[in-house]
Amino acid sequence: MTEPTFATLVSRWYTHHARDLPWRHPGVGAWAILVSEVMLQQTPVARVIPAWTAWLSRWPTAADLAAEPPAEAIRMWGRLGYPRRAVRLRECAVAMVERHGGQVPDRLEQLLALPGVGTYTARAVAAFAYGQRHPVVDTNVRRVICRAVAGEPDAGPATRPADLAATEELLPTEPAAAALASAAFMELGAVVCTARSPRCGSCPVTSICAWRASGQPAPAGPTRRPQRYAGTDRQVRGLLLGVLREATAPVSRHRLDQVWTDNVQCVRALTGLVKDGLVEQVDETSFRLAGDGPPILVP
DNA sequence: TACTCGTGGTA
DNA sequence: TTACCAAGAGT
Repeated sequence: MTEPTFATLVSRWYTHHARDLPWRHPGVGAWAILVSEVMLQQTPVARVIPAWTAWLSRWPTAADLAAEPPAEAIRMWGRLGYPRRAVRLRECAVAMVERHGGQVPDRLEQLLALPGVGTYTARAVAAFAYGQRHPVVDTNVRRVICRAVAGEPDAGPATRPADLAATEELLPTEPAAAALASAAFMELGAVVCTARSPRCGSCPVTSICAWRASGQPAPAGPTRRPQRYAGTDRQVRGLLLGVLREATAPVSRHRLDQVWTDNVQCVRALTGLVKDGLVEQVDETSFRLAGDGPPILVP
């Protein structure tokens, strides 16, 4: 009889302590899981839950969303942040209709080819929606593995191939068990093995944690420089989009100029929104959310 | 590789 | 109050 493995301990903990999140309920389909994964990219769980519920109520299938213009997706996105994700999610739905009959593909290669689906999201969908055995590495998993297995404080940027390989070695052989373990690793990092104040007293692997054994060393050297927001193009884009989201008719350039005093920056932000497919120019002087009305006549 | 891309809760 | 930052992706 061998000692329980790392994955076994964390999985056992997960089955008793996992949060009751709606996308984890039995019978939730691949489309709903994909939507949750995209919304959860850099957005806290608490804010995603109501948005996810409303989104799927309006668009129960990918085909439902694919039939709508980007403007509707942008409005439904609300204030989750990074609204390009809404545009990409719709593009993703369109691609699934065109390539996969409106279904979410179950092959990693096909998932990765979809707009807005990267290394993490593709593996998360393959594992959580289809029960496949893939290492699913997000920032939480990287931190958990880094600490508990390597004994390191999780400093420095992610090295995807190495993180994937290190996590893969910990996964059970059985696909269903591996998918459960992946969810468990993520949950542990989100709830217990947190970045700032880890709750080691509630951790199922505290007795075999290399990081704890070595005195929980803090990250050495300068971490990534703090992200600022005030005064950036991102803030201006947010202000511009806020106006366009509320508008029921095209908005004049003059009115958009008023959201920011620096006109150069304002124009740059607006140009960026157009380039990203969030906004379109209706005529010489007015703008609207992409597809927010009748098609624009081109002379 | 390093940088951009929103938003709002928390310490 | 200011600073940090939360299930990444794309370039």
